[in-house]
Amino acid sequence: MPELPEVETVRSTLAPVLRGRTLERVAVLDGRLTRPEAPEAVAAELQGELVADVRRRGKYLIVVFASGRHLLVHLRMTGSFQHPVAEGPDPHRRAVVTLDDGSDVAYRDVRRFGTWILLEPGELEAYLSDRIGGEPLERAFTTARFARALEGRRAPIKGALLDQRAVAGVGNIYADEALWLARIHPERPAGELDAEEVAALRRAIRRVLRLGIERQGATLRDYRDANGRAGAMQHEFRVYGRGGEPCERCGTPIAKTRVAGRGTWFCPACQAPPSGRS
DNA sequence: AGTCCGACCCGAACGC
DNA sequence: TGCGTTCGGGTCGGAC
Repeated sequence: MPELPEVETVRSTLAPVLRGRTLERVAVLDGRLTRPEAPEAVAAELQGELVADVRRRGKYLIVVFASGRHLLVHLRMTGSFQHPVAEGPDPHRRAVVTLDDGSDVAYRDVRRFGTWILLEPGELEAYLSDRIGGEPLERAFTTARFARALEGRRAPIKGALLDQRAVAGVGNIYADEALWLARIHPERPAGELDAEEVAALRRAIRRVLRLGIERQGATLRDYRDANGRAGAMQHEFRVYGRGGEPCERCGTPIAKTRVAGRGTWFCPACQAPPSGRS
């Protein structure tokens, strides 16, 4: 499931392929990808664009064109890029881009949740700031800023992490890992964390995301970088998917529950539950 | 305004 | 073996 480290790994493998190249031909094979825009219309607009850079904000990939336009790609659950393109038919191929060096880049997405949105010059900042909060690995993501984003919120801290407003790029897996590292129970009301806990959570988020990037992301099933390589972060999970196994800190079996509608793993001993509850 | 929940998809895992 | 059912995951939009 691409979260920040996976998207960053895709970015770092896709950027050298695209940077400085012109999109000679674009075929969008799935109408859902560009909804509500017509796939042929977006494909036609992309043709001829020169790629200046490939960036990332939260879980969004941003193809920056020299024209000032941006192609915003969200991989959602199963989106991926492929370069070089695998031989043979692929029922999950949703778009193919031919570059001016003659090579093709394919976009595939089994579950078809992913989206491509073409933004005109000047539209990017507003689009992103309406949807996502601070970039957790940047200096500007301070404890004070994080605390302000959580202030007054009664939703469980895990839910606050999953909605991208407080901090961008954390999904189900890294949320569980960060909360375990910070010793915070996933159901604690977000606004009730004290300053020390917010600081610990910020550090934990940054630590698990950095490790995820170092390991080139986590491959549970589908995830691959743009060159087709799997990540290794799945070997570093302390709680995610490990129900019943002993906690590495205290030996208590890892518990599984459901928080904010998502499967949630935590240590019931070293992540203390909200006060007044058992 | 904040929070919750269903919709969007489809392959895998499971139950019978 | 084969069928049907359930699950999961990020984000959006509508309901509360």
